[in-house]
Amino acid sequence: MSNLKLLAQSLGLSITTVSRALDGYADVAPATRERVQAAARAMNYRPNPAARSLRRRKAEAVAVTLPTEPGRFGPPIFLNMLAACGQRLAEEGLDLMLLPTAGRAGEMDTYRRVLDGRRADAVIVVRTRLEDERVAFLTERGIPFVTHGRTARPDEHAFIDGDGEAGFGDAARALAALGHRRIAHIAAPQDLTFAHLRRQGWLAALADMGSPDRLEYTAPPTEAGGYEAAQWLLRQSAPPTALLCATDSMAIGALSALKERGLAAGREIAVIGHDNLPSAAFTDPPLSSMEIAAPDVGRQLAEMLLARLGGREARELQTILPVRQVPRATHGPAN
Amino acid sequence: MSNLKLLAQSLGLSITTVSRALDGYADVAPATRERVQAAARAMNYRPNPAARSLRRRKAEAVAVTLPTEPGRFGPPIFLNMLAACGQRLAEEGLDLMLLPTAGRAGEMDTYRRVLDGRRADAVIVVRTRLEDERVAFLTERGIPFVTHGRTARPDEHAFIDGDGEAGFGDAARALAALGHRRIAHIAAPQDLTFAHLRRQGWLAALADMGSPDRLEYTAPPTEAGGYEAAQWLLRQSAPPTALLCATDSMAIGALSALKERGLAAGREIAVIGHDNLPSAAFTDPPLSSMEIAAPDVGRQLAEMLLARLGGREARELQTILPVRQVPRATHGPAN
DNA sequence: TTGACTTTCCAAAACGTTTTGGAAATCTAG
DNA sequence: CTAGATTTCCAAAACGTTTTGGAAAGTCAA
Repeated sequence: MSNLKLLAQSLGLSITTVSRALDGYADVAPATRERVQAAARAMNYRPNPAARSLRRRKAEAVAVTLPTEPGRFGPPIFLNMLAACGQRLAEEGLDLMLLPTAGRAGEMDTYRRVLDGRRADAVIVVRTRLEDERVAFLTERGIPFVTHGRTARPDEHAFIDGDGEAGFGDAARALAALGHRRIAHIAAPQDLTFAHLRRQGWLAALADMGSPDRLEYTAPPTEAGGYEAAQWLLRQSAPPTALLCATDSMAIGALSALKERGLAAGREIAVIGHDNLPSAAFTDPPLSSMEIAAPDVGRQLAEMLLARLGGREARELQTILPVRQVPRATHGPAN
Repeated sequence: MSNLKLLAQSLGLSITTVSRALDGYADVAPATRERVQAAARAMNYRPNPAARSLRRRKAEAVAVTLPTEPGRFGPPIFLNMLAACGQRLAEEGLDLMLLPTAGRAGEMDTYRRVLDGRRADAVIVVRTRLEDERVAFLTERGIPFVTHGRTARPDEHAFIDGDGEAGFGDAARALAALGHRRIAHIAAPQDLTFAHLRRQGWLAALADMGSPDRLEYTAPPTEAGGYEAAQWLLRQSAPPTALLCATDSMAIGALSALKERGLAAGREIAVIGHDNLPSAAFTDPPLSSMEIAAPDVGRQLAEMLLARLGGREARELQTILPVRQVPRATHGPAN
């Protein structure tokens, strides 16, 4: 509604001075500054973001693309994280742009469209893959970005991630300590970094215990995927006594398969997931899980992105958060 | 990178003509238009969105605020819907801005900030309440918007909604037909329109069957809420034989409470939810639910918003989608 | 052949900021 | 009292579009 010109006129000052007063430059007298600020408040002045970003050559926005696989999207946790992140960014006057894309090809198109058109100053990469062309693209262009999850060469970019490798190692060793010898892994597709690392943790623990059979099955990270995986594993000639699942969603599917076979999770076979979904506490029996031991991953992500925008080096911005076990009733001593 | 001036120079044309050629005006010769378009493609030209929206006095963006209640956010379905919506909007060159807010007060602040600053041309309102100050604010300002869910005065604005009232009426009557007489409702907070309507549907069915006791309990729309509600209902002197739950999340919590009491869902007590979450098919027993009988609510929402931006009247843009029952194993004949 | 239309193009003025490069006015030191 | 330094302000030039209000050339009818 009101702009700098109007404000300046009503104050008998130049546009320049009003602009600089509001931006807190030193070359405007304290008295004038206060006068200007009061007037701005009174007239409910807000700088026009289009004009500002045209002149400043900045979009004042951060983009995140959502690869929208038909039917299903990530855990509710995920939206939560974005919300926390966006809230912190808003405090700095940055908007969070959601860019849904259809499939991977569409995702790169969106990147080009958004970055060629300078619609965003920085990017958040989610569902990071081991070999991620998005990371390559952004690095090449020199656009500040932070990934949620690592890549195969994590030292080259800023990221925040949970230590899924340690988490799965701990869980597998805990199962071994309870007497389990046939600990199977229900894996998510291995191009996704989180899935790869969780499997690595499981493998490391198997190696520690003298590497018995490596029972595993890879499926989509959904309840249906977990169900299918559990069915397959239980059909084997020497079925596992424990199922270490890449995600809680998969674990929930696995529980359903166990029930169908008349196996009592917790007593006859162990199940452990990851994410500690709200519903994990309400499965039957309540699902043993693990989770990132930090309350505000989204906020930390925002903080890192801001640091990156402020010129901090990517190598200084690499956070691996510890994973904490959340034991419930789906695992116990082996029979 | 490249702008109109550069393009014009390389073509030996004026900026005006290039601009008009790209926008498809009639006053540029077909031959020139093609020449311009080819050059634009070759130079990978993209109009600077800041400059464009400064001049056009439009933001070319749609905002959606996410009231982020600590800890928990809506069902995964929700992100899916936003993704589908954003995808359609992107086809029209509109960005989808996610504005997370802390609590209701913060939400109105965000509205003012975004709309005073002309950061968005239109708004999507989610988690709509019966008396919704956001709707009042937007109406007063004359900003185009579509709500996801109705308000108490739905004829005054554009909305898209499922017919939860019919869905819950149908479900309750189906339960009655199976011999159930004590059909309880696990309600979500009644200021949320969807919760109110679902309860109304249940009430109407009760009235049809001669209105026996009205057993109900209101709780937050989470697993924990459903758990708490089921516990309370089962403690009553004449406990229900069926639980009609406002959401699947609540139903999952309720299932957990039943299990704890040794009640077999489906055989000894019926449970029905709403949303048909991916995990609903994998509870034990698989959860009877219902869902909106349309594949692409998000896309339809986008379409309505576009129509509204195109000048269509709000009263012509009011969609109520049918709700389809998804019977599974948590309900059956009353004993 | 001429006047009126059409077609095709363009110069210049916005849009609302930020920033550059001074210019007055005031102060300070000698 | 004066030269220089400091403080406080401002005019004007960007930023990259869109749009207005023609102008020049070409076409058509009489």
